[in-house]
Parts: sequence; C-alpha cells; structure tokens
Amino acid sequence: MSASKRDELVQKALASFYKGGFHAIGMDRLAKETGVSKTAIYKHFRTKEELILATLRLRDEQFRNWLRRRIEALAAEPEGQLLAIFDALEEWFEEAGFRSCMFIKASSEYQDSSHPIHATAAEHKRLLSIYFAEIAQKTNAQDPEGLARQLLIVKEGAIVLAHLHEHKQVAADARTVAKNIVDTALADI
Amino acid sequence: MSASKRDELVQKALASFYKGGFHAIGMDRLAKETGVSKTAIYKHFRTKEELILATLRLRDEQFRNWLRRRIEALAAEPEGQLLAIFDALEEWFEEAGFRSCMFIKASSEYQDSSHPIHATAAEHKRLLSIYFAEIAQKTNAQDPEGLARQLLIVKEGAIVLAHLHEHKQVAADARTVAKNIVDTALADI
DNA sequence: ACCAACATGTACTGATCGGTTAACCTTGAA
DNA sequence: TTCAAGGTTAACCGATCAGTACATGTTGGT
Repeated sequence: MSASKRDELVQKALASFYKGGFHAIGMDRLAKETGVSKTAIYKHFRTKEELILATLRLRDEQFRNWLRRRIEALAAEPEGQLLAIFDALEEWFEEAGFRSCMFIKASSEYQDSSHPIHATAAEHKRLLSIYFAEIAQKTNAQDPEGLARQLLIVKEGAIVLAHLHEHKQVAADARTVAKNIVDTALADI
Repeated sequence: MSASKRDELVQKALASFYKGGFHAIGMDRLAKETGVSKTAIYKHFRTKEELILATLRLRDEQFRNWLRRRIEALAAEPEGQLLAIFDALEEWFEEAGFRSCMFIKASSEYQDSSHPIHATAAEHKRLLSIYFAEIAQKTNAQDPEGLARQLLIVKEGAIVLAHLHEHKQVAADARTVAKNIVDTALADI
C-alpha cells in the first residue's frame, strides 16, 4: 500500500469511527466502508488498536491545524484570538456531520488512563492547553497557563453540550463565559 | 424477581457499565458480575437497551439527589450554592472509582440524537440545567437560565478534563471560572 | 516476457455478541 | 401434598467479533 493509500485508509477509518464509535465498528464493516480489504488493513496495522491510534494521531493533527487556521483568520490580536476559539467552535458545531469530539469519545470507550488510546486523548487535550497558553502569554495575562486551562474547560463543556442540546445556544453561552474569563484575566494586570 | 432484587440488578449493572462501557460489557459478563442469570435478566428486560435505559434512569436519580444534598449541605444561600456545585464536583472527582460521567459516555457510544439512550442523556443534562436555574432564580440574577447554562458548560468541561488530566487542578480551575460567572451575573443587577 | 511485490476476495479460526430454549431446583401458598 | 412462580444452569441460535490463511489477480520494473 502506498503512503497516500494508507493515509486514505486512515482518513476513511477516522470518519467511520467518528460516526459509529470504536467498539461498534467492526473490522469487516470498516473494510467495507473504507474500500480496503481486511487483509490489506492488517498488512499495515497489526491490530485494530493500532489503527485507532493512527486515526487519533491524524485527527489530533487535523483538528489542531484547523483550529489554528481559523483562529488566525478570525483575529490578529491575542486577546481576540482567545475569543475566536469559540467562534471557530461554533463553525464546527454547525457542520453537518458534527458528533462531539473524537477524543472525548475515545476516552469514554477506553476509560483506563493507562490505556494507550486514553493516553492519546489526554495528550491531545494537553496540546490544546499548551496552544491556548501560548496565545495567552502574548496578552500579558498574569497566569497564562491558568487562563488556558479555564478556556479549555469551557471548550470541552461546550462540545459535550453542543452534542446533546441546541448547539447554537451552547456556542453563544460558551463565548459569553470565555469573554468573561478573558476580561477578568486582563483586568487583573 | 422481587422489586428489591430488580433494583439490585440495575444497581450492579450500572456499576459494570460505568466501569466497562456499554458496548464492551456483554450480557454474559453482566450476568456473571451481577450474580443474576441471563435468563432472569431477560425476564425483566426485553433487551440490553432496556436494561441500559433502566441503569441511566437510576443514575439520573442518584446523581441529581446526591448533588442536591451536597449543595444544600455546603451552602445555605443561593449564591453560595451555585459555587458549591463545584465543591461537590471536586468531592466526586476524588472518589476512587471516578471515571467521568455516565451520560457523557452514553452519548459517546450512542451518538444519534434520535436514539433513546442519547435522548436520556440529553434529558439528564436538561434536568441539571433546570435545577441550576432554580437556584439562580433565587439570586435575582437577571438571566437565571443563562447563568445556569453557563455553569452547566463549566461543569461538563470539568468532568471531561478531570477524567483526562489532574482532577485536583481541574476542580480548582472550574471553581474559579464559576465564581467569575456568578460574580458577573450578580454585579449586573 | 518474466518476476516480485502488493492488492484482492473468500473462507476460515475460536471467541463472543444479544437473545432463546429447556430441564431442573427452590420456595411458599392453597 | 401439590402446584405454580420464579429462580437456576447449560446448551444452543445465527451473527458478528478480531485476526489469519490462501489462492488469485494486478501492477510496475527489468
């Protein structure tokens, strides 16, 4: 399998797992949905778990790149960028296929923190926190890491509730909370 | 099966699903872990899904009663009670068996909003929002429903991250955000 | 033209899935 | 004492699980 075909497989597997869940999607169904035979899949991934980890790595890269691009497109100044996180979120919620966060779902199905899949999910959230802290640093907030952690909490809560309730309302509420948090952090200077 | 035996089954099934996940725990294993034979289980629940719904109903009742009791024990005034939500959360996070929220996990495994299990999870969150709004109403905040929705977002985000990262830090951060939200809502009066 | 590499579908493994059936055991009330 | 209710174990159903074996293309380099 060429590198690009492998990428295509991982991409399609990602879509299937995202829609269906990790336990719920079996390897036979995955082969059917990706158009790659089970034999070929197992040539390049020793186990289902390895394939899942590959999809999570792709999703991590995909999501963080997308978020960075949207944030930078929506605001130039760091303060505005922290708020733009939640404008970007709203865009995401409005996409037709939105079904919560891949990593929240992964940690829901693989709950033991020692499990590689759980650890990968935790790492994704940590990378997001670091990214938020980088932006917060530029605002000269007193505690950029703390500000980043607070914004991350709001982001995760918004995702969960956008999946369960009316996402329009949730996005607006999350943005209100974020504005509150950022204003307070910057007023303290 | 007597009513109390049935309750015991649902209680034990709840613990198994909470620990292991809904898809991951099969009916054979469930029978073993609950001590109730598969035959007896199917006498009282026509499908696995019905049993899951029963465990979710129990969990909803259990959790909201527990939260109400803790909040009322921790604070007498409504403003303090809104903040006490997050003290109660911290207590929960510190329990040995804490593994995120049953309903977040349920909505992660049953993602279609038309699915009864998904709908039950959504309903649980809605009941929490209503409860928070009842407390917020007593504070004379201008928009108690909005305040409740904001606090719910923070609560859900805190739960997700407490499951993935250091729960002590998460609880503290969530409480900081909550204080911020409540102060702002009450300053507006 | 030939060969090796890689893809494929099909069929298989043993285990487990959700759910059912049947034969047996215990209990308490008539 | 008998009988029915409701429990048990155990085997079974067809489907699907993760993963493997194998024989058959298809492809590109030499």
